[in-house]
Amino acid sequence: MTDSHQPAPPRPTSRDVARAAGVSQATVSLVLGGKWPGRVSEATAQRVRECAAELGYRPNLAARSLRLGRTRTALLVVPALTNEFFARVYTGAAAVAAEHDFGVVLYPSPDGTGPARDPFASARAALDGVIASSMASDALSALHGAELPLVMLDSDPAGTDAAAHVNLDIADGMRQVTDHLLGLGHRRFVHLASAVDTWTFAVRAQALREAVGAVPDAEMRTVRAPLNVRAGREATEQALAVAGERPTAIVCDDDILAAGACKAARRLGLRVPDDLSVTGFDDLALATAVEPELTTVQLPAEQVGERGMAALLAVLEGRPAEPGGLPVRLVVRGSTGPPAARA
Amino acid sequence: MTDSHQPAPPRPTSRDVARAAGVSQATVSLVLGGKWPGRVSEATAQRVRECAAELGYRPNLAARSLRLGRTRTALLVVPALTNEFFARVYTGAAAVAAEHDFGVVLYPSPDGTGPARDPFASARAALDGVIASSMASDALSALHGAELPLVMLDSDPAGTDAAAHVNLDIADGMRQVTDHLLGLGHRRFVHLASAVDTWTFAVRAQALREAVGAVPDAEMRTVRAPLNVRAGREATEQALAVAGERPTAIVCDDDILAAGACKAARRLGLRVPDDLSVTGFDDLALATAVEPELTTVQLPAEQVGERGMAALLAVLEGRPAEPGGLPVRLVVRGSTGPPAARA
DNA sequence: GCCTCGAAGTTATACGTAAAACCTCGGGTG
DNA sequence: CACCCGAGGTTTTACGTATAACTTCGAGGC
Repeated sequence: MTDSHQPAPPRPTSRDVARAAGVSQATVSLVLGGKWPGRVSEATAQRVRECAAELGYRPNLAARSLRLGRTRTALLVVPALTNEFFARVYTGAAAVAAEHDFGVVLYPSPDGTGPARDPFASARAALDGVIASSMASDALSALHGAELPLVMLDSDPAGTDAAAHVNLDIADGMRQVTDHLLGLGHRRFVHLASAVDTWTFAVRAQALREAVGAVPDAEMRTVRAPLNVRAGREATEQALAVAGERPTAIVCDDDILAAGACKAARRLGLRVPDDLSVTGFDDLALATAVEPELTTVQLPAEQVGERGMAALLAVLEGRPAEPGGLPVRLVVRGSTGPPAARA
Repeated sequence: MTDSHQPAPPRPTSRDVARAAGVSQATVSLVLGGKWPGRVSEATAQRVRECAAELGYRPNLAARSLRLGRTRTALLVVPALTNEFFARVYTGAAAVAAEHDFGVVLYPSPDGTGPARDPFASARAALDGVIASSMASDALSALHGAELPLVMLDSDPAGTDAAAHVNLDIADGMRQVTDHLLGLGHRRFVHLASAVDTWTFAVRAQALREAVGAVPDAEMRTVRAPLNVRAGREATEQALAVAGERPTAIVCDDDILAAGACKAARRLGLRVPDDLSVTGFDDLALATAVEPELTTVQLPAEQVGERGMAALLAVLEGRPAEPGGLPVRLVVRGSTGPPAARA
């Protein structure tokens, strides 16, 4: 409450700049717009730029949007920002957006919290395009009908009618995991899969099935769990309680599930990796926080966001989006090792 | 590439609604604005509302902002979204904002990544207010000079000239931790502190110092580390390598550091909590992913965002912001226990 | 010497909304 | 009867920008 209400020095407009430079408002707009190099003499342009800088002129975005009908704003639809992967996707997208004077506004689809508001009720009018994760399926239905350019992240390229797709080489990642474990000598696997049924997890499952199926004496069981530590632990405890030869490796759809699997192992008196190897997926911060550290697949999350935003910009300008999947990389750490000698 | 460029059915404007309802554009604005209850007959208002709904009319936000000079958009300045705490703060802020038809745009201050762009270069013109974490100190300097209402999160109430403050009862949390450990019988402590020097960490240090200082035979050493697992581990290894009686408890400024401390203990052959008790702060997802699970202080992160946004809305409307700190709660888990019997 | 032409501007307009200021008309009032 | 008044609108304007359409002027061509 120092001097709460100054007369509030009104932000300078292009007209103020024009007055200061002794030209018309249109000239200011021409100069600062940077187009039509031949329309204004370099001397005048220089003067206008100086005055603009001196006054601290910033174009009014609302007016610009109104005039142009475009807002230079994209919507990023993700399941939840508390998921580190999507926080990183946002970071990447925002970085590329900033380079092109674009803004990114988020719609984390409500996971129970908050009222079931239409995310586009207010936003739809102010967006140039949408980047959406396939994992935010509930929000995707709301997208239907919006006539906006759409870039899909990690979704079935054949499934949706998006203007562009940005995908990770998930299948390759899962193959790397399998090769690693098979190379170590593992033959009896459990696939600890995500309970949610999106493309990215379907790809994991299929790649794993194929890789294991190609080895004659290898076998695999699948259990499903929601994406949290406790569920991963409980599912693993169940899986290990099944009669028959104990599996020697658990392949998890996600680091969070892997952390749960490790906890289950410890509870059952099994050592990781001596008695049980565990692999994760994503390489979250979690992966190096637990003991032992997780062997996992590193995903270039920021790049997903960057490519997504770049693709949207391309679509908006009528250019083709850069094709091709993003490479992923197996990181071998302490949670995997050769299986114990057969009992 | 199905039918990429339809004539793009132009979004209906208030004038379209007016035409459909047989009234003037001004009437539509009056009705939909909801003010001046006496200016339009209920019958007419009803008709206008019906036509608007039928046409799917959404006011053009750019035009509204231009007219009103306000954008109904707030900037949230946080260090990094990949920090779960701030992701949750955002979630809370966005939820409250949505209830009031406000938007939240993020400025995660650059931690090395991305160009050193002025975050307000484009945004400043389009913001009604700012909510800033004290941990985003680099971005705060950029705020200086912006004549915007400012709400500070977890910052020294006396230090900044913000319009409102939203603070957690950090000191109380640290006292709960100390009481817990002292009650278990611990007397020799290490404070594993954050290397960054912000208010929230200063409060932790002081509360801890006071609580330990009040017990005659208690002693404490302090070591500092950046907020990541490896640094926490290394700092702990160093602290435990010091000659003299080994400390029996490590109080960490953050769960991430606590995870590092646990790893250090394991490397040195110490069991947690038998040989060494470890406490965290924040109650991140991490806390229940590691083994043993961390005794830590649960912070209502979403509420920080909610209160922050509510405070900003209050300031914008000239109302006083709700005062008072947000309570925090000690959660006792497996990483703390009584110290081993004296050797 | 007249016409054209390009360079370097200017003037004018539209974007969609909110709201101030203005109309219109029927009924009560002095 | 002249007057005002309020209910229920309408007309008009301003917000700040981008750009289409127009002006002006000196140089050059024939």
